[in-house]
Amino acid sequence: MRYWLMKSEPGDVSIDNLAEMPNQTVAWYGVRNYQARNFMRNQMSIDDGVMFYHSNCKQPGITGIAKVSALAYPDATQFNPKNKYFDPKATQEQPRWFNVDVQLVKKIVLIPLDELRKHPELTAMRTLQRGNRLSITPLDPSEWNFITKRLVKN
DNA sequence: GCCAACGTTGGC
DNA sequence: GCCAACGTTGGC
Repeated sequence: MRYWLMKSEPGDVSIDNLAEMPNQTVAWYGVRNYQARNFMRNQMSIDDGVMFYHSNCKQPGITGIAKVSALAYPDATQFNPKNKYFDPKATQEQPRWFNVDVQLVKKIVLIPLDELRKHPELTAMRTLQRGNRLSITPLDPSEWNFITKRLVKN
């Protein structure tokens, strides 16, 4: 069992969008970074814990708890020429990009980025490091526990 | 909308 | 396989 922080732009898929999806589940499509892809493809398991993070928006921060509900499978958007995530180098036989499914566990009161930065327990968090741009990063169990026990207020 | 940081591309 | 140019990310 592992823990992850996964960023989404609310203008793309917000926590409220997720809550309205069938089964409150979304395919984590559009990841076009090999490191992030590898996390999904090689390391994620069913029921891994996910912090749903809003990025590139007015109030960046953790906005929900979710979980991995399907193992990685080829990202459908790579095959669709009309999709902005289309990848001409990907084929059905040799897909390049994969995604897991993520299911909402619960929405929470937003934990803002600057709040996360205040806690010494979280200073090692990958997302908080200068220059980090990875949209999917592992969370240490101690970080997960600190956030869920100390910072989450339903 | 700016821009620093980082990843990818492609010519050589 | 180097590296300059370019594109993207994401906080501010």
